[in-house]
Amino acid sequence: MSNTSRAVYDTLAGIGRALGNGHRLELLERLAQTEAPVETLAQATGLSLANASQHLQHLRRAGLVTARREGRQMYYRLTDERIVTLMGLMREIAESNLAEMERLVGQLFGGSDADEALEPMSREALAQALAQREVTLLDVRTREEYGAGHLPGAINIPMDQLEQMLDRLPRDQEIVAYCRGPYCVLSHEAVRLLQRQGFRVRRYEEGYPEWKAAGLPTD
Amino acid sequence: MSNTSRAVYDTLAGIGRALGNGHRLELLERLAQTEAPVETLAQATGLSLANASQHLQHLRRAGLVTARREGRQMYYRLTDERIVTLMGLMREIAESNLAEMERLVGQLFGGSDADEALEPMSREALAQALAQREVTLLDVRTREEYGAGHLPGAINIPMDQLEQMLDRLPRDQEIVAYCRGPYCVLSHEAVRLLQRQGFRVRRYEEGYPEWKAAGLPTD
DNA sequence: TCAATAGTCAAATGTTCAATTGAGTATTTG
DNA sequence: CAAATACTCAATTGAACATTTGACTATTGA
Repeated sequence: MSNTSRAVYDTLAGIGRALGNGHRLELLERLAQTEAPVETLAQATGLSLANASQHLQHLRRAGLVTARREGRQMYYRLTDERIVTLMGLMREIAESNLAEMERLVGQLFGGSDADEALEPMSREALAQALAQREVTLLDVRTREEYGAGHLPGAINIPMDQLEQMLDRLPRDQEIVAYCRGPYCVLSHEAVRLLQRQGFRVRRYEEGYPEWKAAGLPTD
Repeated sequence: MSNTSRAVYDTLAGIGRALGNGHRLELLERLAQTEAPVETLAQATGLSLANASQHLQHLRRAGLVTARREGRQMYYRLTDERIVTLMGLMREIAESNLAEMERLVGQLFGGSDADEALEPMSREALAQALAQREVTLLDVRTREEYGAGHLPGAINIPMDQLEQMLDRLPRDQEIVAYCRGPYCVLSHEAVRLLQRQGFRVRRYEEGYPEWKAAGLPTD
């Protein structure tokens, strides 16, 4: 092994280290929705401001995010769409090879009843159903996240308002709910709520960032 | 953020940490060629036996490799083909976003002269050229690596014997050389040597593990 | 059964990392 | 220009990592 190739692996390992912390993964997932200033990110992840700032700079040194000043705020954003794909692959590998992961995901989503009965929808199936206008898409993220980009034609009803706005949803067509990504629980909650109310509803198994990273159209 | 979802991110981060060390990345790359016992891996990477063993166990805890005893040797192997894809993605992201990476890769391969003149061949282009029998494939890895799997129809001439065995290569067809992966220098050296000798020769830009991980046929 | 081989484990060392605290900086607003 | 906002930076503390060394364990072969 030459000295240079050692240096190549070390540089590459820098990316690994950046991905080697749960808080940083959360920050990346949040950034996959849309760029955001430090304070917003700190709140979203429950980190102190200084700590969030330092994690973000760690990510910046690894080349995964960039920062841009706007007034007195620093907006951070992912440098590369492929980072979403990268995290998705890590997830797939973890889910198929770590028993621990299976247990946790079960615990996160298993919560209750029949919502397992209906298979979640894959990206491909959803793309096809959308093309044929067979389903109504429901985005249960916040208004801001929706505003920054969403699947084509999706209706936005943030999860905490869903119960009050059931009249905006069709009863004669299947509804597909989605949120931030595979570990976001909002769409699970939405499905449970809507099923109780008698709607025909399923989940899209990923989320907005994965859809976008796959190169599919967004609004 | 729920407690469980925090635990999910931490578990995922375990994979990141495992990828967060240059020596471990080297071990993974070596394992992408074929399974191997600890001592072989230690030699290939220049690590002490104990140190290699500990890195391997780190990888095992992260679910990236598994071990199997055979006599007095422990054979380690990748648990999942997708790990090759994961490392490939890290590489792509690093190359497009880190100036440092560009510099190092240039230094690793730029070495000399005209070998840049000919574009390396992409996986797709190579697959097509093979299907049409337009090229002769040359595998310059060791006999063992070749024996554990290689691209369909490839001739094996380890790099250190290439100069003595030029008569086994055709002068009337383009040759495509490949080795262990994108950072392996053997195929670069092969191309340089063969070009000096008047052969028509190019590189396949990745290597055996990437070809295999992409689901393409191997021998 | 004894020696040799191939690896793992435990302890010890120096290094890097994560989080907190408090001070410092850039930008806007009154 | 002064105060407020939104960060960033430096210093500190305890935890986790990487490496070496030497002891320990499992398997084989004489």
